[in-house]
Amino acid sequence: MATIKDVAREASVSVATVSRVFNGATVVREETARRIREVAATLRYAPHSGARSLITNRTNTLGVLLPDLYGEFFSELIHGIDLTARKEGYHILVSRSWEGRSEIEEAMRAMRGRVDGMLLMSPDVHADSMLNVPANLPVVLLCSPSRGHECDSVTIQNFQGAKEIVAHLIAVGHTRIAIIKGSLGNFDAAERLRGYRAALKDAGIQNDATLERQGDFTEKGGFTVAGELMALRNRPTAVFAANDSMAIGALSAFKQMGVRVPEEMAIAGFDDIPLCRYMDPPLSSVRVHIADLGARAVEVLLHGIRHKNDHVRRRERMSTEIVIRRSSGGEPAERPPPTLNNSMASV
Amino acid sequence: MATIKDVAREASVSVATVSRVFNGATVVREETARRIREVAATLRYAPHSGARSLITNRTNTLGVLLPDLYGEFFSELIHGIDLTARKEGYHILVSRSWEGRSEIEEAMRAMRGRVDGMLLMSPDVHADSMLNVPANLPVVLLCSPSRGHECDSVTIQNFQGAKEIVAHLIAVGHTRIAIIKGSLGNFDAAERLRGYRAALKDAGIQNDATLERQGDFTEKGGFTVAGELMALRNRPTAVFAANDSMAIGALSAFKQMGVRVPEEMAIAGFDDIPLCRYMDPPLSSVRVHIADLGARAVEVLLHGIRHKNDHVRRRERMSTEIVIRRSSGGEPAERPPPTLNNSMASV
DNA sequence: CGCCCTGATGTAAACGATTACATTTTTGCC
DNA sequence: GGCAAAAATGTAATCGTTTACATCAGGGCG
Repeated sequence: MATIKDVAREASVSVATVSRVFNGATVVREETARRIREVAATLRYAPHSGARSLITNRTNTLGVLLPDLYGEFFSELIHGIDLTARKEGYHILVSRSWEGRSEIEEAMRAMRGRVDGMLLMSPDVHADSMLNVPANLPVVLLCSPSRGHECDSVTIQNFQGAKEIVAHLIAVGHTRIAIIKGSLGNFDAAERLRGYRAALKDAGIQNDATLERQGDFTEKGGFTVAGELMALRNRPTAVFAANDSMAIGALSAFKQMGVRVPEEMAIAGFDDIPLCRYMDPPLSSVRVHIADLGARAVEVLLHGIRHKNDHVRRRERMSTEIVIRRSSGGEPAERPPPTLNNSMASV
Repeated sequence: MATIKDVAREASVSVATVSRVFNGATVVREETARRIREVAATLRYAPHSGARSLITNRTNTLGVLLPDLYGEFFSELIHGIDLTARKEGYHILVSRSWEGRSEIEEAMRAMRGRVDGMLLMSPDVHADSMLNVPANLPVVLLCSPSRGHECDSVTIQNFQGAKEIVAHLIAVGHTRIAIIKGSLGNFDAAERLRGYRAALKDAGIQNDATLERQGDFTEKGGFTVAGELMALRNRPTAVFAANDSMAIGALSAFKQMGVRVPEEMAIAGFDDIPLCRYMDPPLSSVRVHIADLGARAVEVLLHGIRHKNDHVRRRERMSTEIVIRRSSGGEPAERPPPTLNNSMASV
């Protein structure tokens, strides 16, 4: 593969001149520049980004470390991240770290020298310290518990969103409202539970521990818990699932058991994934602007990168909004619009 | 940020020894190694991957260049790619190239020196030559037209899948079958059209040009075309949409126009995205093992990387299978299973 | 004791670029 | 034409590693 030296030799100039052509190139004579460009083209030369970033100390790449890559949430998140990063001239290096702090640390070390900063999402509370990551590397935490003020972070308004949707269920007349909780140890899950409790408390409704059921953010989990709820002597009349997958699972279960939704059982979820509006009945949920979340995280990170010295720690919280559809017995709002999934453009 | 030299100095050894500890480390005395590791830990040293790959000429990273990142298809594709890459010790550098050959070339040049090979998906036929990419960089084309035998490629059996699903429509009694075509110039779209025509021909059905309608792979497009079809004097009784998004759009339109599906109009799509089984009626489609597609592409690419010299060009085609649900008037098969979306584990 | 061998460690040259600084060429002006 | 300033180009150090090769310290042995 051709290097800058090859180009220099062929064009009878020094490497410095070639380098200048491929960068600012203001001081190079037009004729020389043209000749160099021609030679570069015939040699199929492309600058070696690795070598370049070694000396410039900039990679123009952001590391993105997520707990998973699959599903609507991450799809949209990555989309938002990429859009913003690209607009600012950055590439993204995506990786997935399964469980555990050591995994994360290892992944972060592997990123050393490849990225200018990192976006890190590790929603499990116990992955709490990142002592051994290379110092001095800007990091933004996504949807993660706030660990003091070591890092910037961007999260969503879990508490507020959950509280509002539960308040809605109360407003349409329910008092026995169950919750299907998210995974144990998950930050978002804990916050949504807090929101649920706060809404009940605000309405003066007594907390009933038997209505707080452990879920795991999966559809299957929601399905199972729905069964448990129907087995209770004193059944709830509404259920709030900490995410849409579980709400969908619960809906399947209720249908299968012949429980009419929302007449006998109201349901609401969280995230407002596209599927919600296609369910029968369409699912009430809490809308999260996931792509914006990613975009905002990139912005914060870039600020950290560009102003390393005088960058004050940020802790942002993306707003949510509740979306009422038939499953909660609210007004039968929007119909599935003819256009929706506007960028599934290929295949 | 600490470098290998800092560690060497602090541990009173040479950089070579430190380097050895972080690599094979067989010939280093145990006591020395331990001391070096301690120093490295306190200094929070992590090897600079960029510098390392400059000299080793290996980055352990695969470039992934896709036309988009949003939607189920890409989500699953990236998932499959990441899974396999990671298993083999590779990271992935994801990027998105909008339209146009120059965009792609620019993106590929930017990858020079950052990746050991590239996965490239550019389903638009006209992006046909990649003359100016850095020579010698292994590339695998995904779902792209075969350009001679310059590159390895992995595609899906568009032709076969489309042919089978249309044959199914014929088998259940339809003879006037419309197609909503995919985007103009798109490789997958062209292949699916070929499959549609082949199925008709095999059944001895006369090709009717008014039943071949141009779509664009979007839900909205499907919605529009469905309206056009109903406006025909001689309406079809079934419609094959070249992807599920369009099928869903068409379904919405038919419902809105009061056309009963499948009694008055049968529908089938392509891709079998998860939404299909949730539609009312559930949508027949052609199942594509997208994650496997990504996985296989990585395998082919890694082979190309590891056996640069004696690597023969490969051209693989992932199989598809038709999935019959109610929308096509076939047997009312599977119900939405309680578990489905098994890895939407977080949020 | 001197020799060779072995195993541990050090030295220094790459890798492919950027860039401060030095040097050469061109240009403008008298 | 000659000279200074400006413009163009070259030289060489540098970024943080790896690794071939050199060196060095001991140990075994004749």
